[in-house]
Amino acid sequence: MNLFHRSRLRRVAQQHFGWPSLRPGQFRPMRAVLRRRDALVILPTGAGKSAIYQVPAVLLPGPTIVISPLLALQQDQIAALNERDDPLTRAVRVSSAETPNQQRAALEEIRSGRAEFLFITPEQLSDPARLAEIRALKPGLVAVDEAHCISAWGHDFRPDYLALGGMIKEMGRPPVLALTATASPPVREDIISRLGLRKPEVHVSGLDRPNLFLEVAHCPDEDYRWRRLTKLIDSVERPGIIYVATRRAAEELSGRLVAAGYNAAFYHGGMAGGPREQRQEDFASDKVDIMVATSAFGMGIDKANIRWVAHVALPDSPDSYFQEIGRSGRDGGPAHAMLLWRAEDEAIQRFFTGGAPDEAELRSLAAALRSGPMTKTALKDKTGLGPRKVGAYLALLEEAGAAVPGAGNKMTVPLFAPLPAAAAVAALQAYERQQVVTRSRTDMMRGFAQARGCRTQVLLSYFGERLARRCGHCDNCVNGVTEPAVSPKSAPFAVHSRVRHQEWGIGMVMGYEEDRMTVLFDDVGYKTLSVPVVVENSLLTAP
DNA sequence: CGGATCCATTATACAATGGATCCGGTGCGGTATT
Repeated sequence: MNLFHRSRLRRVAQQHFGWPSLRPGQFRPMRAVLRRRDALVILPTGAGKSAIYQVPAVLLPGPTIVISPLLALQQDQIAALNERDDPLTRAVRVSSAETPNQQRAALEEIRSGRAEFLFITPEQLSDPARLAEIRALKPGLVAVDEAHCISAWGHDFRPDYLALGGMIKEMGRPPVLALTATASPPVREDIISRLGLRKPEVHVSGLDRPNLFLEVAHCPDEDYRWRRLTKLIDSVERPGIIYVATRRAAEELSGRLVAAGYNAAFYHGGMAGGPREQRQEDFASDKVDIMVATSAFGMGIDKANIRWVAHVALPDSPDSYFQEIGRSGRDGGPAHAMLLWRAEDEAIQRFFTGGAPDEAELRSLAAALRSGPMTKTALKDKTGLGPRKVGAYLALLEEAGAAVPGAGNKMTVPLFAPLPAAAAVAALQAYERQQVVTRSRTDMMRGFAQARGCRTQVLLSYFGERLARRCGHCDNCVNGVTEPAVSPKSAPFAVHSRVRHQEWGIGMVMGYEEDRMTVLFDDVGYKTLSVPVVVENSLLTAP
């Protein structure tokens, strides 16, 4: 059976895509798709991730709906698919960039079998009429690309991401494949529960990137940071990316680099569409070899020869950090990830995690819901709240059991829901819980920066993966770290076992580095504990 | 939460200090205006 699937997949890869062979990490998730199982795939190298849905899609009946967050990214993927002029792999799109006529034509191509892939955003799907059109196409597969957006953006920035599960149900619930380059266990859980994946196969591969050298430098001041940065730039090949926290910092640093004679440019979300695309193109074609950017630069950068990624900032989480450094060395050649951080950098992350929601507004939204099923737009009009707030607040009320998505993309109040006042309080509590976990992820990022042991071990234990040996490709390994004080044998709890802490509740052991252990608690997020202290004081027990 | 910036203060004036204030990421889609 395995061989049968493998040879069919390989044949399609060759005949319809021109790929001579399958790459490591591709076959098993492809087989899951063929068997019509739900799956979550975490594959950091980017290269070949889209093949995982594209190849089996050719073999499955019905079109494939590809949910993808950025229009520019969709554009590139569609262009790549349509290069070969093959109706079995042809892709079309429905978005705000197409006229109504073009949108109708695209849907007609899918309906008549002249195209296989329909690219679309969650925002499009939030329109019930649009969703009904998609349902009528009888999709055979839904692929959710960059699935971490559900967790990273859904809760506030792009709330329609949170409703994807319900939308897929409305489409007739075909099998779902979620893809991303990085996701820690809480993010995985979020993706699975929000998409409503059913007994998904979870495939994680390639989290350890041996060709990526990890280095961290604590910088007491900006002068020192500048010196370390230029030293890095002068000692490694280009191109490279520098991540900063703010738009202003991107412009200033790129200006300073240009003044110092480097071929640098900046990129951020505040730029106008045209120049912004041009910048990305300049980088892709090696016209610019140092890009100073905010987090806007990244998804959709399909460039194999990036030799280094520097952070002149402290990322908000190891998830973001790993995603960003993972863009280097995709060609398998040596690459350098340099984190240049200051303690002060954490302030901006605390600001970004935002202020608490307004209790009175939550209450009025909960009350508005009680007058019958309503779309988000209707709720927005009724309460006078902005669309962003409505989305974020609804997610919290849902968490609090005071709202539930119903038919036709309308929100309703479940039976036995709390009254508005109680719902608002419960929603606030849900918000607090999320904040605690978010902050714990920033804590883990600082923990990574300050780690004295093998950095890959720290990163992998955050992701709940195990690396038995030291990695040998980080600064601490090269500078000779002390041998791990906790050998696998003397570890008090197995990795992935459940434990209980008197104050923090139930959690799961993620991993060990040196004499410390990382535990992910259900309620308070990540915590790092000293193993000797845990043992001595019996801080953790079996649940 | 911290930084950058502006303004007032001081009381020979200079240049330095301190307080107040504002600002800060990620993108879809649709609407209004050329």
